[in-house]
Amino acid sequence: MSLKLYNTMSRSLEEFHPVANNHVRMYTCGPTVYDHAHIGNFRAYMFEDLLRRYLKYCGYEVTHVMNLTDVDDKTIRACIAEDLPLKEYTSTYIKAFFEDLDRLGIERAEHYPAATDHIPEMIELIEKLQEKGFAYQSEDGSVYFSIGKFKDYGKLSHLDLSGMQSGARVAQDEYEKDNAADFALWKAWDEKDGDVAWDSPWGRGRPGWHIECSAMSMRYLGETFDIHMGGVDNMFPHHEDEIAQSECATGKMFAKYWLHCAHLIVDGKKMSKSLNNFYTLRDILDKGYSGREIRFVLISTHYRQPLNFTFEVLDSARASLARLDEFIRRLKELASENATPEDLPAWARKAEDGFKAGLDNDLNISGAFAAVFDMVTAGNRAMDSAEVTGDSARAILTLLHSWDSALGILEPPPDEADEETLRMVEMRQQARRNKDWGEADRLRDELAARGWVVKDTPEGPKLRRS
RNA sequence: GGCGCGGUAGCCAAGUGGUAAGGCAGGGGUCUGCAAAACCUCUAUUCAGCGGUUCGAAUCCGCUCCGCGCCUCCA
Repeated sequence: MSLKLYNTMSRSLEEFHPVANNHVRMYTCGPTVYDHAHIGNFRAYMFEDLLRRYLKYCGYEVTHVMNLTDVDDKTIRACIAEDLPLKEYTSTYIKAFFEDLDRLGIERAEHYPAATDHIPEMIELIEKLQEKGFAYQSEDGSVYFSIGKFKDYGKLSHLDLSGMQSGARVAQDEYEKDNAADFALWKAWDEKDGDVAWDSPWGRGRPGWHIECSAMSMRYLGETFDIHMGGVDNMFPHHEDEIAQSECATGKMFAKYWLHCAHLIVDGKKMSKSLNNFYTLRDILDKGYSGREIRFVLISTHYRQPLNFTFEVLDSARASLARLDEFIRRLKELASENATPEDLPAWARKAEDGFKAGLDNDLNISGAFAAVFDMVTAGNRAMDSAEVTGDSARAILTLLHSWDSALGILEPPPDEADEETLRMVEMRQQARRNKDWGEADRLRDELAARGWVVKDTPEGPKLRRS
């Protein structure tokens, strides 16, 4: 069994083999830090996190780079409107971005390079392209990449560019380009840029959008790396342009595998502020859902399928997680200190195979979750008939823990009760011993109002967060 | 117009030629003082529609309908 991934470049499923033996280098396009990221953005980061975690689960060493786009039209416009220096303006949203990642249990990448910290690398790369004749400077000082010089242009997105004309969507100030599809490597300063500008061989200005990813991926991952990811919308022109710049500059293949995730939609429609269905992570947390519940929803649809986000689905995620939590708590109450993999019951071994087979198949998360839930059912059944030993329970918990290194979702939240709550449980037990069912039920309702469910079991009452 | 993705039970979602995984919700039952949890059981003769290929199709082909995306800086 080995990992297969769908490579956008070949439009087919390919066996995954890193360029260097056991070391995977991956680059993912990160946020433009002009505002809070929305849940659609996090769908992409979540899929990247799943792959990152699964690669580690499979035993690979991973070096992951995610860029922070902290200079572009939007960040400049916003910082001028707020009358703040660019860095100061974007730092607020960079901080918020990392807080959001933490809430969702998204692992940190090894590097988060910001574009504005790598201007020299970008200038160097542009100079190289100019020396090799792939770039030209227009009269206003901007530098463009000439796509006509790169015969492979379009190989990723498979777009036929012959029909692409300078049209309504092409800004007026871009009339200086040789070809409508040529894109900016360096943008000459414009008064709309305020004081956001850097010196360069072509005069004051700022980098184009695409060049940062080429320059920074080369800086941290080398000229050729393994996996490049992003949302489908990045395929063209962004990734196509990265390929053009990078491969023309180095003469080498830029990235071996290209993975793109489909969009998230809300209630079957594209998320948009005008439809009032636009959500940041914070919006949903404010409605009382946990990061873990949101993670479950974002992770549980295969990344190449559009994900339809609804609150109904969030509620069902909550219920699914409760089932998992109950199973794990049951095992914990039973488990011994130590166990070996030999202690795994046959049904758990079967689940282990199903889990791996699912994720090996282009991160088929549904298959992996089916294995998880099949094991929950088999395990509950076995525990009901007292067929699970302490060692088996420990071995299953160890297995779940290793799965969770890939899923980031299985560990239940702690539910330590305060003294007052415990005192009420004891009072209720006393009432039950006296067969005072009215008082017992009253106390149960009171506990429920405080967010606790009491379960009467043969081993005594147990408390669960509701 | 070009390119691409998708339409599977009330909701979500696997399955890409061999006779419909899994989760949630719902009905019935076991257990329980009653519950909760758990377990058992039921819930798509059918996979948007219509044709075709095949011994056999949700899966392949064609057409139609519907949703979503990209086609110059939006994950």
